[in-house]
Amino acid sequence: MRSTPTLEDVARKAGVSTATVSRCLNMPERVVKDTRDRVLRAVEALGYTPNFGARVMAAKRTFTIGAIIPTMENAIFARGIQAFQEELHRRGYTLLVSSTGYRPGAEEEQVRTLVGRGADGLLLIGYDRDPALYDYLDRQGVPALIAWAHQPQINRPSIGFDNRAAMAELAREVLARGHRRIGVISGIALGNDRAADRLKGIRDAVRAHGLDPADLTEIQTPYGIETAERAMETLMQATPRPTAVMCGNDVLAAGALRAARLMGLSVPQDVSVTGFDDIELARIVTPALTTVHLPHRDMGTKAATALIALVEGAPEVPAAVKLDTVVTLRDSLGPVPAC
Amino acid sequence: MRSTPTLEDVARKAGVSTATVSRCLNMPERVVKDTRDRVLRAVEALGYTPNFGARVMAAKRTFTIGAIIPTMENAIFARGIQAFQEELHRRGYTLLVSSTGYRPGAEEEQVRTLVGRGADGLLLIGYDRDPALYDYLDRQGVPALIAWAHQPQINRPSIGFDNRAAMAELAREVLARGHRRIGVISGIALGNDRAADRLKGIRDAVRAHGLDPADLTEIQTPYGIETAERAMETLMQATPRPTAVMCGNDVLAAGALRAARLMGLSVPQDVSVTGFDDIELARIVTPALTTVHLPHRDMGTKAATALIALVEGAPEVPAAVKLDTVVTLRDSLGPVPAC
DNA sequence: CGTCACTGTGCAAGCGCTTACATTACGCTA
DNA sequence: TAGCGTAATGTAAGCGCTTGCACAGTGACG
Repeated sequence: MRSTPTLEDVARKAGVSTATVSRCLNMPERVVKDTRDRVLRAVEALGYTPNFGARVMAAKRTFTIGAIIPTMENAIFARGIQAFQEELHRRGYTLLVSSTGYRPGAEEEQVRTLVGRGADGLLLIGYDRDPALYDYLDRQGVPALIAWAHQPQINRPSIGFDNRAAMAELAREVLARGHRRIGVISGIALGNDRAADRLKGIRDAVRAHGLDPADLTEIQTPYGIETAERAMETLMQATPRPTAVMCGNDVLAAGALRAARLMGLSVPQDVSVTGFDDIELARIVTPALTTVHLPHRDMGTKAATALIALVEGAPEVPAAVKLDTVVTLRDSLGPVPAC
Repeated sequence: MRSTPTLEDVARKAGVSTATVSRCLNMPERVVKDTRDRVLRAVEALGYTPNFGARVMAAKRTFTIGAIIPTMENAIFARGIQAFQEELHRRGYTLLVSSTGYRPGAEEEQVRTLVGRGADGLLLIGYDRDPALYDYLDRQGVPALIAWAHQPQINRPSIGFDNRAAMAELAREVLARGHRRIGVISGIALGNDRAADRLKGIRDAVRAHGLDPADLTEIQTPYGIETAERAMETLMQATPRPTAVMCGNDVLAAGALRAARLMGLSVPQDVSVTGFDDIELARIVTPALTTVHLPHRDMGTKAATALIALVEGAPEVPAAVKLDTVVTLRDSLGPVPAC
């Protein structure tokens, strides 16, 4: 198999130096039309494609963006990442993804891998991580954008939602319907600021309502339908039973709904259930989920734009961008049962 | 900003040559333990990460695998791709993903991009594509593995399911329950062999049952809950109405279920609905979906192993691997209504 | 002891590209 | 027409790593 033609082959064929060929490709305006045409014809004839590795090494740019997400399995990140990738692609960048499976420590390793691969910038989920990691990125000069969370105090470019405030708003809806015994099924909050903030949001609202957050029955569990079912069973065995169960995301809520059904409880007559994220699932389950709508695609697109700006040395760092969320009332939340 | 340490820095610190450091990292057994320890300590101390571009250029290998999938949005590919990525990671490879959004032509462009980036191998979904693309890959010497489909005749390494046979099996279950007026909501079959094969599977079973496939009412629509709802509405307006609706995948089935509910039809009493894929959704919806279970994770993992073998020049090409599917009966399929 | 076969390391030549700097060509002005 | 400034192109030095080959140590053998 004849090996791929190189810059030099093109140069020889066009009767110019490699430098000229390179310039033709990267800064066409610096080369006179006549020469340029000749070079381009040679490129065409040889079917030349620049060697990525060599270019990276010489130019110190890869046009590659890395994203490290907890998981691709459930739909929580899928939509946003898809939009992110589409926008990157449109701008000539490629996406490298990797997922941690919520394994502690995995993120750091993957950051190193991606940086080693020359990622020009990184998309990270949430703000809660070892400061040493931020230092490392700073030292390496690799810009990182925090997504899916909003925390101005961390003082890093970010784009996301105020999980705490959004969840508090949802909790107010629950309280407004008379619910006082509220169960909570949350993701593992340790090392997951989204989960932690949502939990705080619920407590905020409860406290503001003059109640004691300590009375909430909280269960933390890994994200998953099954785990949520187990948690729901536990919650429903208490006496008196909670009249509403707020879940950390829609996947957990779907599990809760399923467990309720299997236990012969009807939602929302016997117990109300709420979610968070408003993924497709939320409208499909029966009853449809009351949840918090997050503009996933919008965030993905904006994240891409912001990160590229960062990578290309935007003069001012885009500060923490907060995207609006919308409490979306559907059938799974009802008034507190009469009895 | 101190720049990243290089192989040379490590070598100096450990008091050896760069060659030795390189060997320590790539062929540890060729270096004596004492030296190796010293080198590894230096690597650790400096926080050294190999430079990707340089390595690529010198070794002609990128340890990168590209995957081009139709979409990341719905869960159809998510699970499999996640497993694929995990296994790649375990083996020291990184995944580059891009999605076509089912746009025709997008795949070819992305193949070129990924090859230009030096992907060592490619994961492609389905077998139905322009032969010129295969030629291009052959010429470039980039191995590609076809996943999610099984078609021995194409004579390319592949791993996947026999969509046609699996769907036929499911159709037999439907027929066995007395259904004769069957509606079909399929994905767009043009350029999507999975959709096309599933459609064929239904026709096969119908024909084998002594009926005329032409009597099937088929609607093709892009994948999506909403689109499926529209399709379901159309199907249900016919008189007489189909007593069963077979859908090309679970997402479409979820939409069909939802439309049925909104139209006041109960499933499976008034109409039965089936899906395909057995994604999480299938167990969450009400009623739970009768569908075809696909071993997504297993396929993802095996695909990674096979593709790496291909990339690393496995002596014999792994032929078309067929994974078993299981018709999974749940509540959405019932006997044909009495009337 | 001199040889020899190994084994473990070092040396140094690239890999294909970009880019700072040097050189040449060209069109003006004086 | 000499002299100059600018635009176009060439020269060559790396970028950080891998790897073929050379070379030094080591122990076994005759």
